[in-house]
Amino acid sequence: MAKNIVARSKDYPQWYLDVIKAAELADYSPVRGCMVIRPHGYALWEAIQRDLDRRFKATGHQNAYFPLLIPVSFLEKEAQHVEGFAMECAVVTHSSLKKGEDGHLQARSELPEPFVVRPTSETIFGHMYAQWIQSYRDLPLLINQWANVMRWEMRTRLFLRTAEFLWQEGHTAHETAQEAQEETRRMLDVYAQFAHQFLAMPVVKGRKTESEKFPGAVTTYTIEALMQDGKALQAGTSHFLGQNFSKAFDIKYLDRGNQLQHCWTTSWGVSTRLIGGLIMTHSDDEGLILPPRVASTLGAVVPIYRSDEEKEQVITYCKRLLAALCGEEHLQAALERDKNREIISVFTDHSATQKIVLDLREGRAVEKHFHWEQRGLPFRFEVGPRDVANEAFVLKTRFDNSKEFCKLAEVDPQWLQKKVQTVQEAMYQKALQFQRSKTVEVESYDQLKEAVQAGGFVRCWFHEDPQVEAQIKEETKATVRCIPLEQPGGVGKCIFSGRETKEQVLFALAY
RNA sequence: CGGAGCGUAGCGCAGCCUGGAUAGCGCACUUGCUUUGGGAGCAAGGGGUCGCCGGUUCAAAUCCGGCCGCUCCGACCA
Repeated sequence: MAKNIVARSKDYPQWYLDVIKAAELADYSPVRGCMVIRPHGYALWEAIQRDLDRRFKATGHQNAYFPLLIPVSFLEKEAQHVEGFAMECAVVTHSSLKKGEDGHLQARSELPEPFVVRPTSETIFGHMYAQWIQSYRDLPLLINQWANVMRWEMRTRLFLRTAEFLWQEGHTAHETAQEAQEETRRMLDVYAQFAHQFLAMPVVKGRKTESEKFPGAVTTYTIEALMQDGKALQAGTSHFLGQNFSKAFDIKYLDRGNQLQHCWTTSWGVSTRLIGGLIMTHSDDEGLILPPRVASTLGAVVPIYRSDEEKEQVITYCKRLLAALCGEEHLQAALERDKNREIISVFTDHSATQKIVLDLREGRAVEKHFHWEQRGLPFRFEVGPRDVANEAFVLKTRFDNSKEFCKLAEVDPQWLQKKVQTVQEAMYQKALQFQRSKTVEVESYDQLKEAVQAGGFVRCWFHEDPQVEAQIKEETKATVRCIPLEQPGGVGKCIFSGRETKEQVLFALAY
């Protein structure tokens, strides 16, 4: 049992915070609601960026960067949008500082028009798109930006809800509604595949109800994940914005028939919240567990020895193991670069995205085991005198705590990649099985109430109605997470109104 | 913003009610020795304007007033 991490069964929210702290992913900052993402946590974001960015490029998007500050007047232009975000905007009203009579610095000159710190960038993208788009030849315009945004939340939780967070936001403009809708669905698929293949996180693709959709959107699609405590997490959204923003910002083009038309636009995003989802999907009472594709540090080699003589033999052997895993070239580069360090980082590839560390710190091997375990490294290579004698080592796999006795002779980079692939897939299957086991179907409101309290996704026939949703939320705290894209077909009776409906929805308690 | 609680070393806490000596304990950290295949032991050491401002008093971590901050529960939310 980890002594610095409370058990999930005892206090799940505290467990979540303990895992983050033990793994050194993030820390509270002196600024209300804002976190510091520490190197080991930021490495997760970098990995997410790397993989997603590749997928965005592969689907024809380009990156750009827009300003952090947005004129307040921009927000006013789309009625629903301003209503949705007004309460959580941070506002910049002054420039420059002066020393006040009390000796403290204070704001000096008031701005002619205040700015908001972007809560999202539809408005400023809209403003620029109106200038860039003249003709159907300029379409589609497919731009993404990696940025920070700020939403002045009442209550915050590390990664899941912070006042400032990192995300990407794609903003696209199209000739036709159909093209824009296809784009919206395409990016939803990109997110779902990314969650599956990279984060090993199963998600349900679906559409948001009217009351849950993005302010200003015609349709909002979502990927919903299920956390170990049975609560749902919205892990990514993709919005079909119709012509709402193109009309608000005058994004017009001349079509092929020389007629002036408003564009059809989309936006889509995922945030550092994914890291929270990653933690709550895979980790256990011993701490963080990372899927191998996400882990910047794939594994740690921990030498075990008693005497100085053993130490020298074991460490020499560890280096042979590292050469086999990562290649002699990478080992030599690491030994040279880190020669004055206690931890040697050997990259497994030329782009230096993943590494295996050799832990040469003084101290007991068992403490090193816990150290790397809590940080979620997928693999640990234990090498002691017995292993040196046998030309072998012990491979510990983090996610299932399995122990395998391996021979040095069988190890090469392909062997490692195969381990990565196997574990990655096994972690997805485990999470998928969990999600399925926690998804139930109910046929009455009473059953819904009971099922929702037990945790998990609750599937049922439902006739969409904002008032009913509000009442159910009031009575059960559960919300419609989504109307899944996969439907059984046919019709059923709404569990609340008894009306005939074609749609099933997923209810759940949510983060 | 409503309800509750808490601010004492990096973290977790005791001390406060009933004012008084050098402010204490555990973890963590530093050094040395012994240990080392699942959270070791001994020894020495470093680290505090007791959240801030004011008041009462010979004397305040302790009593009184005000302010600030944080956490939890609600409303809001990627």
